[in-house]
Amino acid sequence: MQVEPWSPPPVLLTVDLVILTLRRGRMCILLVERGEDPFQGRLALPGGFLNHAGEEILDAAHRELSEETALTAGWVHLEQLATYGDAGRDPRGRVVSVAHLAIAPRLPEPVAGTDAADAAWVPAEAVLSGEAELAFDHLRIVRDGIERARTKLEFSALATAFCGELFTIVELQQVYEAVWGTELDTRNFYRKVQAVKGFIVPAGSERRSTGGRPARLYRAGPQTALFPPLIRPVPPTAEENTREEGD
Amino acid sequence: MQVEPWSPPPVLLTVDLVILTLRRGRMCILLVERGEDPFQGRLALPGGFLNHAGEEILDAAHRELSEETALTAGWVHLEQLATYGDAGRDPRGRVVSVAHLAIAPRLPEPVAGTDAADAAWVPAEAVLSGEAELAFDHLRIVRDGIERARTKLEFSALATAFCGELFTIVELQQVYEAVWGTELDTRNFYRKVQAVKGFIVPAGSERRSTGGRPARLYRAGPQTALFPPLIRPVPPTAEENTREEGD
DNA sequence: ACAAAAGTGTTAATACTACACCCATGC
DNA sequence: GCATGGGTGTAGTATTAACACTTTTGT
Repeated sequence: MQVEPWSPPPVLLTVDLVILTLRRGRMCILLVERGEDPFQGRLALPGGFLNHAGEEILDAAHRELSEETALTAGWVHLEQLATYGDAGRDPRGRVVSVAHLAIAPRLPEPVAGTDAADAAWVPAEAVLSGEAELAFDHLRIVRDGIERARTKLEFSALATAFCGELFTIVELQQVYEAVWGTELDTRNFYRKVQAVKGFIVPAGSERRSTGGRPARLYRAGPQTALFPPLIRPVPPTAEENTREEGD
Repeated sequence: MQVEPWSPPPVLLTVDLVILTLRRGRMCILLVERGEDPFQGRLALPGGFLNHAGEEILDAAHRELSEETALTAGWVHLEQLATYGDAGRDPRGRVVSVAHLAIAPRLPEPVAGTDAADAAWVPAEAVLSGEAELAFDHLRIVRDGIERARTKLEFSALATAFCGELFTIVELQQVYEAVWGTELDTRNFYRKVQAVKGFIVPAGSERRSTGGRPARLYRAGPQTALFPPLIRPVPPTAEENTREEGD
């Protein structure tokens, strides 16, 4: 049927970043205010087009990450999340975005005056609840990214990416509590993480705090897969609650 | 720095498919023999370019799936896997592929004479071990796809996608055994899957086999997330074995 | 009756939760 | 000493794995 030479339709490729960090015990996400159309003035994920035809996708993600956060690469976790290419998602034409998930230890206030007109850490909760209206299909990407982070905390050592090089077990617990939005028992958490071989390794020294026994310091271990996993507690559902009464 | 109007570099977008099914108790993957350069004659994943600039990515994946398998869509699971865009992966230029994972009940022999010069079900094990040399970076995509399938079997109801509309519990178990490459205890598996509410629901009737007690038939239930999950057994490592002797 | 496949009961080991309790430091 | 936060012990409970056992069919 296709006789004359046919060439496939080209598309424009962007990378978008869901950058998560912890600030004052809450999980926050970096959003920028768009300086130009479309969606001028709206909040959006950091990101942009490939620089040149030969640029690797992962390199482009790293580039956007350092442009936005002035981050010394190496201490940041970066992985591909998913690809979003709905035909109508960008009014400029067929733009396909490869979204990435980045996790970093507490970062400085965003650097205004660079590429992004304005950048800010926004509590993840506020974004998920719809308080902030995002450009494009970025709300969906944020939802997928946060869900990915929550799940990976259960089965991988991703939580250490939220901490600096050295951290205490309680600090690690606060990561889990902030990302999951739950409270955990300090004592049980303490033993669970130590039961997973290679998750965290003692760093020898201790950290003094505002009074109280000093905490031992740890650093991330070689293990990336957690076994046994740290299962996220499920808030009891209404059905389960009514069960006991009914019987 | 960028004064004159700049336009982002366009790329070509393809979809590739990792199609898995069960044949004679083994997990197999559909591969086609490439009829043209590059990699003419090599085995590759089914896939192709977008048809036109407005075609949705998921639609393109569905189109390639039905071209290759003559599948009555609806009884097949299809999800996005990941995006592969290394600059050097395709000698024709900058080609970015959005890979998808498809799971289907036992399919008929592949239909030759259509788009693909030749298509065949190849045991997944043979591909993973490197017996078959694949074109492009398709081996990596296959590895990622199979790993995704193995993991999703633990936490989602994906296994039912390998079965027809009606199936017995033992048939479901054979899916797990084939995909994971392990053996499971029939009796414990029986109760585990029934303990997950909404995973499988009784279909009422029974199936007669070649002698022995008839098995009850089930169909896939509404639940997509499995709780509690069916954890994949880990073959004991050498370290764990030497531990007992050494101490 | 016997073989084969489906389905049930039981038990020992394991893992998890909740909480009492002890330890080390600053003030 | 005592408040504060770090770390340990333990008992009751839920899950799990292993396997003996019963049920229902075809031949």
